[in-house]
Amino acid sequence: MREEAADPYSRHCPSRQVLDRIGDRWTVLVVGALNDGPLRFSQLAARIDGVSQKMLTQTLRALQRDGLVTRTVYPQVPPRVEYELTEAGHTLQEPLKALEDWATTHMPAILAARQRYDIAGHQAGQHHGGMAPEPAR
Amino acid sequence: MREEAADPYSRHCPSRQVLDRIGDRWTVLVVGALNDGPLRFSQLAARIDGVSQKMLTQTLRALQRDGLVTRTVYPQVPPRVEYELTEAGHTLQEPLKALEDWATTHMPAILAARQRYDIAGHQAGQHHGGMAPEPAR
DNA sequence: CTGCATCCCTTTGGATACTG
DNA sequence: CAGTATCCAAAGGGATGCAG
Repeated sequence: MREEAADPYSRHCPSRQVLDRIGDRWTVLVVGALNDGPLRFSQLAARIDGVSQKMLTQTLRALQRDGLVTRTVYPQVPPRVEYELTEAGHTLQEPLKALEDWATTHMPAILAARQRYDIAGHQAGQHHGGMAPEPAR
Repeated sequence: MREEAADPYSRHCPSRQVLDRIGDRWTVLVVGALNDGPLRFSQLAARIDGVSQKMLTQTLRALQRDGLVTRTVYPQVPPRVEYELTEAGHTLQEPLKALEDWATTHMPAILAARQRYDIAGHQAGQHHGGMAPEPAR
Protein backbone atom coordinates (compact mmCIF):
# COMPACT_ATOMS: atom_id res chain seq x y z
CA MET A 1 0.00 0.00 0.00
CA ARG A 2 2.34 2.67 1.22
CA GLU A 3 5.45 2.64 -0.84
CA GLU A 4 7.94 5.35 -1.52
CA ALA A 5 11.01 3.38 -2.48
CA ALA A 6 10.44 3.94 -6.18
CA ASP A 7 9.82 7.63 -5.79
CA PRO A 8 10.48 9.32 -9.11
CA TYR A 9 11.54 12.47 -7.28
CA SER A 10 14.22 13.03 -4.72
CA ARG A 11 12.15 14.49 -1.93
CA HIS A 12 12.41 12.60 1.30
CA CYS A 13 12.39 15.41 3.79
CA PRO A 14 10.77 14.46 7.09
CA SER A 15 7.98 17.00 6.76
CA ARG A 16 6.97 15.44 3.49
CA GLN A 17 6.81 12.00 5.03
CA VAL A 18 4.69 13.09 7.94
CA LEU A 19 2.31 15.07 5.82
CA ASP A 20 1.79 12.03 3.66
CA ARG A 21 0.80 10.17 6.79
CA ILE A 22 -1.56 12.66 8.36
CA GLY A 23 -2.93 13.42 4.94
CA ASP A 24 -4.54 10.03 5.29
CA ARG A 25 -7.71 11.81 6.32
CA TRP A 26 -8.38 9.14 8.97
CA THR A 27 -5.05 9.02 10.75
CA VAL A 28 -5.67 12.27 12.58
CA LEU A 29 -9.11 11.18 13.66
CA VAL A 30 -7.86 7.82 14.89
CA VAL A 31 -5.08 9.43 16.89
CA GLY A 32 -7.55 11.88 18.32
CA ALA A 33 -9.98 9.14 19.26
CA LEU A 34 -7.26 7.12 20.96
CA ASN A 35 -6.01 10.06 22.95
CA ASP A 36 -8.48 9.43 25.76
CA GLY A 37 -7.40 5.84 26.14
CA PRO A 38 -7.34 2.40 24.47
CA LEU A 39 -10.23 1.45 22.25
CA ARG A 40 -11.42 -1.69 20.52
CA PHE A 41 -11.77 -1.90 16.78
CA SER A 42 -15.53 -1.63 16.85
CA GLN A 43 -15.40 1.27 19.26
CA LEU A 44 -13.09 3.13 16.95
CA ALA A 45 -15.32 2.42 14.00
CA ALA A 46 -18.35 3.70 15.90
CA ARG A 47 -16.62 6.75 17.24
CA ILE A 48 -15.12 7.97 14.00
CA ASP A 49 -18.31 7.79 12.00
CA GLY A 50 -17.96 7.52 8.30
CA VAL A 51 -14.86 5.37 8.16
CA SER A 52 -15.14 2.01 6.49
CA GLN A 53 -13.53 -0.96 8.21
CA LYS A 54 -11.16 -1.19 5.31
CA MET A 55 -9.86 2.32 5.86
CA LEU A 56 -9.81 1.88 9.62
CA THR A 57 -7.77 -1.29 9.32
CA GLN A 58 -5.37 0.31 6.89
CA THR A 59 -4.91 3.36 9.06
CA LEU A 60 -4.36 1.31 12.19
CA ARG A 61 -1.83 -0.91 10.44
CA ALA A 62 0.09 2.10 9.24
CA LEU A 63 0.13 3.65 12.71
CA GLN A 64 1.17 0.35 14.21
CA ARG A 65 3.93 0.00 11.69
CA ASP A 66 5.26 3.42 12.58
CA GLY A 67 5.26 2.55 16.24
CA LEU A 68 2.60 5.11 17.09
CA VAL A 69 -0.06 2.62 18.09
CA THR A 70 0.09 -0.76 19.82
CA ARG A 71 -2.21 -3.60 18.93
CA THR A 72 -3.11 -6.03 21.71
CA VAL A 73 -5.02 -9.22 21.00
CA TYR A 74 -6.93 -10.94 23.78
CA PRO A 75 -7.42 -14.60 22.83
CA GLN A 76 -11.00 -14.86 23.95
CA VAL A 77 -13.99 -16.57 22.46
CA PRO A 78 -15.28 -13.33 21.09
CA PRO A 79 -12.06 -11.96 19.61
CA ARG A 80 -11.05 -8.71 21.20
CA VAL A 81 -8.39 -6.32 19.99
CA GLU A 82 -7.44 -3.11 21.66
CA TYR A 83 -5.50 -0.26 20.14
CA GLU A 84 -3.57 2.22 22.20
CA LEU A 85 -1.30 5.14 21.49
CA THR A 86 2.35 4.68 22.30
CA GLU A 87 4.46 7.40 23.88
CA ALA A 88 5.38 8.71 20.46
CA GLY A 89 1.76 8.54 19.44
CA HIS A 90 0.75 10.74 22.32
CA THR A 91 3.37 13.35 21.46
CA LEU A 92 1.82 13.68 18.04
CA GLN A 93 -1.26 15.03 19.75
CA GLU A 94 0.37 18.37 20.49
CA PRO A 95 1.13 19.58 16.97
CA LEU A 96 -2.19 18.15 15.87
CA LYS A 97 -3.91 20.16 18.53
CA ALA A 98 -2.13 23.29 17.36
CA LEU A 99 -3.45 22.67 13.89
CA GLU A 100 -6.94 22.07 15.17
CA ASP A 101 -6.82 25.28 17.17
CA TRP A 102 -5.74 27.15 14.09
CA ALA A 103 -8.63 25.63 12.21
CA THR A 104 -11.15 26.62 14.85
CA THR A 105 -9.80 30.14 14.94
CA HIS A 106 -9.57 30.80 11.24
CA MET A 107 -12.40 28.71 9.89
CA PRO A 108 -14.97 31.52 10.01
CA ALA A 109 -12.72 33.81 8.02
CA ILE A 110 -11.91 31.04 5.59
CA LEU A 111 -15.55 30.18 5.08
CA ALA A 112 -16.32 33.84 4.49
CA ALA A 113 -13.47 34.23 2.02
CA ARG A 114 -14.63 31.11 0.27
CA GLN A 115 -18.15 32.41 -0.19
CA ARG A 116 -16.87 35.77 -1.31
CA TYR A 117 -14.66 34.09 -3.88
CA ASP A 118 -17.41 31.84 -5.20
CA ILE A 119 -20.04 34.53 -5.44
CA ALA A 120 -17.74 37.13 -6.97
CA GLY A 121 -16.75 34.73 -9.70
CA HIS A 122 -13.14 35.57 -8.81
CA GLN A 123 -12.71 38.28 -11.44
CA ALA A 124 -8.93 38.46 -11.61
CA GLY A 125 -8.84 42.02 -12.91
CA GLN A 126 -6.77 43.09 -9.93
CA HIS A 127 -3.35 44.49 -10.72
CA HIS A 128 -0.78 47.04 -9.66
CA GLY A 129 0.79 49.86 -11.59
CA GLY A 130 3.32 47.61 -13.21
CA MET A 131 5.49 50.01 -15.14
CA ALA A 132 8.62 47.89 -15.15
CA PRO A 133 9.20 47.23 -18.86
CA GLU A 134 11.64 44.40 -18.44
CA PRO A 135 11.91 42.35 -15.25
CA ALA A 136 15.17 40.79 -16.44
CA ARG A 137 14.26 37.54 -14.65
CA MET B 1 -11.55 19.78 -6.34
CA ARG B 2 -13.76 22.20 -4.46
CA GLU B 3 -17.03 20.61 -3.52
CA GLU B 4 -18.38 19.41 -0.22
CA ALA B 5 -22.01 20.38 -0.40
CA ALA B 6 -23.22 16.88 -1.13
CA ASP B 7 -21.32 15.28 1.72
CA PRO B 8 -22.94 11.94 2.51
CA TYR B 9 -21.81 12.21 6.13
CA SER B 10 -22.50 14.85 8.70
CA ARG B 11 -18.95 15.71 9.65
CA HIS B 12 -18.15 19.35 9.20
CA CYS B 13 -15.97 20.01 12.22
CA PRO B 14 -13.29 22.63 11.52
CA SER B 15 -10.41 20.24 12.10
CA ARG B 16 -11.80 18.00 9.41
CA GLN B 17 -12.02 20.87 6.95
CA VAL B 18 -8.49 22.02 7.54
CA LEU B 19 -7.01 18.58 7.36
CA ASP B 20 -8.70 18.08 4.04
CA ARG B 21 -6.95 21.20 2.86
CA ILE B 22 -3.44 20.52 4.11
CA GLY B 23 -3.85 16.93 3.09
CA ASP B 24 -3.48 18.31 -0.39
CA ARG B 25 0.12 17.25 -0.29
CA TRP B 26 1.14 20.44 -2.07
CA THR B 27 -0.62 23.04 0.03
CA VAL B 28 1.88 22.76 2.85
CA LEU B 29 4.81 23.03 0.50
CA VAL B 30 3.35 26.07 -1.23
CA VAL B 31 2.70 27.81 2.06
CA GLY B 32 6.20 26.98 3.18
CA ALA B 33 7.72 28.28 -0.03
CA LEU B 34 5.78 31.53 0.20
CA ASN B 35 6.76 32.14 3.78
CA ASP B 36 9.96 33.92 2.78
CA GLY B 37 8.12 36.31 0.53
CA PRO B 38 6.09 36.64 -2.69
CA LEU B 39 6.95 34.36 -5.57
CA ARG B 40 5.96 34.10 -9.18
CA PHE B 41 4.26 31.06 -10.62
CA SER B 42 7.37 29.78 -12.31
CA GLN B 43 9.45 30.35 -9.22
CA LEU B 44 7.05 28.32 -7.16
CA ALA B 45 7.07 25.56 -9.72
CA ALA B 46 10.86 25.49 -9.69
CA ARG B 47 11.17 25.66 -5.97
CA ILE B 48 8.71 22.93 -5.11
CA ASP B 49 10.17 20.38 -7.47
CA GLY B 50 7.90 17.63 -8.55
CA VAL B 51 4.64 19.54 -8.74
CA SER B 52 2.92 19.78 -12.10
CA GLN B 53 1.55 23.12 -13.16
CA LYS B 54 -1.90 21.63 -12.94
CA MET B 55 -1.48 20.78 -9.28
CA LEU B 56 0.25 24.05 -8.56
CA THR B 57 -2.56 26.01 -10.13
CA GLN B 58 -5.18 24.02 -8.28
CA THR B 59 -3.43 24.47 -4.97
CA LEU B 60 -2.93 28.18 -5.47
CA ARG B 61 -6.56 28.65 -6.46
CA ALA B 62 -7.72 26.84 -3.36
CA LEU B 63 -5.47 28.91 -1.13
CA GLN B 64 -6.59 32.06 -2.86
CA ARG B 65 -10.20 31.08 -2.42
CA ASP B 66 -9.68 30.58 1.30
CA GLY B 67 -8.07 33.97 1.61
CA LEU B 68 -4.69 32.55 2.55
CA VAL B 69 -2.88 33.71 -0.56
CA THR B 70 -3.19 36.80 -2.74
CA ARG B 71 -2.78 36.70 -6.48
CA THR B 72 -1.42 39.84 -8.15
CA VAL B 73 -1.31 40.18 -11.91
CA TYR B 74 1.07 42.61 -13.54
CA PRO B 75 -0.25 43.46 -17.01
CA GLN B 76 3.07 43.33 -18.78
CA VAL B 77 4.07 42.02 -22.13
CA PRO B 78 5.43 38.89 -20.54
CA PRO B 79 2.58 38.16 -18.13
CA ARG B 80 3.71 38.14 -14.55
CA VAL B 81 1.79 36.87 -11.56
CA GLU B 82 2.93 36.98 -8.00
CA TYR B 83 1.54 35.02 -5.11
CA GLU B 84 1.88 36.12 -1.52
CA LEU B 85 0.68 34.86 1.81
CA THR B 86 -1.96 36.92 3.55
CA GLU B 87 -1.94 37.55 7.29
CA ALA B 88 -4.01 34.43 7.85
CA GLY B 89 -1.71 32.51 5.56
CA HIS B 90 1.29 33.45 7.63
CA THR B 91 -0.37 32.35 10.86
CA LEU B 92 -0.78 28.89 9.38
CA GLN B 93 2.96 28.64 9.37
CA GLU B 94 3.16 28.15 13.12
CA PRO B 95 1.16 24.96 13.53
CA LEU B 96 2.74 23.68 10.34
CA LYS B 97 6.14 24.31 11.84
CA ALA B 98 5.15 22.43 14.98
CA LEU B 99 4.23 19.46 12.84
CA GLU B 100 7.45 19.68 10.92
CA ASP B 101 9.43 19.79 14.14
CA TRP B 102 7.61 16.74 15.38
CA ALA B 103 8.44 14.99 12.14
CA THR B 104 12.11 15.85 12.38
CA THR B 105 12.26 14.66 15.96
CA HIS B 106 10.39 11.41 15.58
CA MET B 107 11.26 10.40 12.05
CA PRO B 108 14.28 8.29 13.07
CA ALA B 109 12.20 6.30 15.53
CA ILE B 110 9.40 5.95 13.00
CA LEU B 111 11.77 4.74 10.31
CA ALA B 112 13.27 2.24 12.73
CA ALA B 113 9.84 0.97 13.81
CA ARG B 114 8.86 0.69 10.19
CA GLN B 115 11.86 -1.45 9.32
CA ARG B 116 11.32 -3.58 12.40
CA TYR B 117 7.71 -4.11 11.43
CA ASP B 118 8.50 -4.98 7.83
CA ILE B 119 11.31 -7.37 8.60
CA ALA B 120 9.53 -9.12 11.45
CA GLY B 121 6.55 -9.80 9.26
CA HIS B 122 4.46 -8.27 12.05
CA GLN B 123 3.59 -11.56 13.73
CA ALA B 124 0.56 -10.52 15.75
CA GLY B 125 0.95 -13.28 18.30
CA GLN B 126 1.32 -10.70 21.06
CA HIS B 127 -1.27 -10.92 23.82
CA HIS B 128 -1.80 -10.43 27.51
CA GLY B 129 -3.10 -12.83 30.10
CA GLY B 130 -6.62 -12.09 29.10
CA MET B 131 -8.57 -13.73 31.90
CA ALA B 132 -11.33 -11.17 32.01
CA PRO B 133 -14.44 -12.96 30.69
CA GLU B 134 -16.43 -9.76 30.44
CA PRO B 135 -14.65 -6.45 29.82
CA ALA B 136 -17.55 -4.21 30.82
CA ARG B 137 -15.81 -1.26 29.23
C1' DC C 1 4.88 33.46 -18.76
C1' DT C 2 0.58 31.87 -16.99
C1' DG C 3 -2.98 28.77 -16.92
C1' DC C 4 -7.21 26.40 -18.77
C1' DA C 5 -8.96 22.13 -21.10
C1' DT C 6 -8.61 17.39 -22.52
C1' DC C 7 -7.10 12.70 -22.46
C1' DC C 8 -6.07 8.87 -19.80
C1' DC C 9 -3.72 6.10 -16.51
C1' DT C 10 -3.15 5.33 -11.49
C1' DT C 11 -4.65 5.36 -6.90
C1' DT C 12 -8.15 5.66 -3.42
C1' DG C 13 -11.71 3.97 -1.12
C1' DG C 14 -16.56 2.05 -0.46
C1' DA C 15 -19.55 -2.22 -0.63
C1' DT C 16 -19.80 -6.88 -0.21
C1' DA C 17 -18.62 -11.55 0.88
C1' DC C 18 -15.96 -14.74 3.32
C1' DT C 19 -12.40 -16.58 7.18
C1' DG C 20 -10.82 -17.23 12.07
C1' DC D 1 -15.84 -9.30 16.83
C1' DA D 2 -11.91 -8.56 13.92
C1' DG D 3 -9.90 -8.85 9.61
C1' DT D 4 -8.86 -10.21 4.66
C1' DA D 5 -9.95 -10.38 -0.22
C1' DT D 6 -12.37 -9.02 -4.34
C1' DC D 7 -14.85 -6.03 -7.28
C1' DC D 8 -15.67 -1.69 -8.99
C1' DA D 9 -16.70 3.36 -9.11
C1' DA D 10 -14.74 7.90 -8.31
C1' DA D 11 -11.14 10.97 -7.54
C1' DG D 12 -6.20 12.18 -8.14
C1' DG D 13 -2.86 13.66 -10.96
C1' DG D 14 0.56 13.68 -15.10
C1' DA D 15 1.23 14.89 -20.16
C1' DT D 16 0.05 17.56 -23.79
C1' DG D 17 -1.96 21.22 -26.55
C1' DC D 18 -3.80 25.63 -26.91
C1' DA D 19 -5.17 30.60 -25.45
C1' DG D 20 -4.33 35.27 -23.28
